[in-house]
Amino acid sequence: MSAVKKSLNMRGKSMQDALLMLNILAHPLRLSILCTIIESGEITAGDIVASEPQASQSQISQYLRAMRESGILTARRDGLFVYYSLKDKKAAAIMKILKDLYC
Amino acid sequence: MSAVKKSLNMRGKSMQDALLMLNILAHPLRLSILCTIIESGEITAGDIVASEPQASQSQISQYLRAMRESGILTARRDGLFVYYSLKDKKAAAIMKILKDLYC
DNA sequence: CTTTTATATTAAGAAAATTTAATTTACAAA
DNA sequence: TTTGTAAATTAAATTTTCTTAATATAAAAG
Repeated sequence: MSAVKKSLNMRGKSMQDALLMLNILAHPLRLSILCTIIESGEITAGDIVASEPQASQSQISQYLRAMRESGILTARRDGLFVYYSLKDKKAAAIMKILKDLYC
Repeated sequence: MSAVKKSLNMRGKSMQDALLMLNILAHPLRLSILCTIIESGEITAGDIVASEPQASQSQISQYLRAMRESGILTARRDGLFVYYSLKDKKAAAIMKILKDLYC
């Protein structure tokens, strides 16, 4: 047994990782974009924009980048189009439990 | 079958409920307070303050109130002390999966 | 009634996130 | 090489959230 308490809590680096994820999910547009991507499997940026009539192309592009840079999404370009899909399985797991709890 | 598409997604009121929860969890102090309360079962406001050396009493009290008003926590007073505990089982379920995923 | 301890409230300033508008880059086709 | 479409970038304005400091309330004890 080490001198450091081995607790089952969320402090330290693991908490920071969880917070990063929570902060991304905790926004209506980002959460909705994630729903759309999960439902589609893979979808172009333009189709995401089309699915969010109230949001601007700029805002969506900014959030797609943020989610890509944080490792939640991946993107591949095919000609003019950029296809987004989910990369982080932890995001999928959290989205699933949110659906189970709230839907 | 109604004309409205019956989808398995997160839109509408259910999404708003989930967002309310996510917004509360998405802050290091609030998340840490919730961890402490879950670990303790029931704990006084003062002991929560003592467990957060970097946070002020005022800030903790404000967040306790916000979490109580949003239905996540309950509180009971016994003399000078106010005991907090978890009320919303959805919060517990989300905290559990966060621990499973990130710890 | 005064003091002490625990907790809550309020308001203002500081910091961070969100939103919007304008512009730019990337690629393909004519 | 110009044009059109898709997507990304930048910067400023706006809004929201967080933090701090000061004060107030609630309850018990002396």
